[in-house]
Amino acid sequence: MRIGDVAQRAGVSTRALRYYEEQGLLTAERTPGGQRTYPESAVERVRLIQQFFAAGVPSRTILQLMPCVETGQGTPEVFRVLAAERDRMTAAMAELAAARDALDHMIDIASHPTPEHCPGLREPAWSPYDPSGVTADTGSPVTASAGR
Amino acid sequence: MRIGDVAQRAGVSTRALRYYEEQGLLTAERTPGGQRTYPESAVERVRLIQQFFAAGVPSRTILQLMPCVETGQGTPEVFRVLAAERDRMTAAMAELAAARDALDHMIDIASHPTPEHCPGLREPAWSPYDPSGVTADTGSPVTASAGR
DNA sequence: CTAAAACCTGACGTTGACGTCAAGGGCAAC
DNA sequence: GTTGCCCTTGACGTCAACGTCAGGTTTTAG
Repeated sequence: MRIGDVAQRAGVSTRALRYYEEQGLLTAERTPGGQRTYPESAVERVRLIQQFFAAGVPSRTILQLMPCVETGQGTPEVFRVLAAERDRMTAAMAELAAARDALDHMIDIASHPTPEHCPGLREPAWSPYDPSGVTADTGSPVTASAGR
Repeated sequence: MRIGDVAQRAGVSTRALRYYEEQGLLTAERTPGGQRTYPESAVERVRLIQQFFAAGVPSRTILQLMPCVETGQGTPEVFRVLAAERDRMTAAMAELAAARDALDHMIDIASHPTPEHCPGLREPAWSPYDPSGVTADTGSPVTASAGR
């Protein structure tokens, strides 16, 4: 397979594939003319790389994990990285969940024309400094008293 | 509160706070001398911004949501953005979960000294092209028979 | 054999959320 | 007043994963 085929099948650009090679994530044979030749498995490998990128794993870390992918063996170092990344992903999922909850909260609040309908939801009390202008505080005394 | 206090309490740098202001995410009063003054609520607001950043929401999008935070009202546009971001976060969580599963899979494989113990796990078959050299293929006919 | 398509290397550009440095100005304590 | 810390604006640097362009070579289709 040539680079364009792999790119198309894996859904990435050829530039990306050359970048992966530059980073040591992907190797390729060369034709006598100097063009890259990939085995079928490269597509799957690229998909795996993409999956890690999508999960926020930087290329250097992926590189550390590659020996494990290739040999099926894990040094203690590799296990350490694996566990660390696993933890990082779990934490990232938690942060995403929290942010999503915040969004849900906002949706909830914004859905009610009369906020008094559910005052408890306004706990965090985002007090608007100046709802009208931007810098000039012309003193509309709204001031979310945040009572409770 | 001055900028240093807010920074410390919210756990960010003063540079970050000035950046937020530059992006329209945070406003501040000014002392006669030109120094920024924040209300208490700024700390909470910064934490919210940080939470969104951690969830991958870019500043422009956060800016679109700010009217909702300030007024508790939502225009149709704001609802559209809210829903889109919610979907994006859900998708991101799914990708994270998938990547984490891939890691677990690798941990699983690498934990077994003898891969024959569970051959089915090696389905994807990452064949090493040339385990010895890097670029110079001096024709060692090793050719990864993937045996073992 | 030739023309088009695909590929090559090299190098600079992009984006976002800041870090960092420089050269000054404000503010409270002493 | 003056010392010293905190603040100001402005501007350039960073890092990652590519995008994009230029100029040339290889492969393929007819």
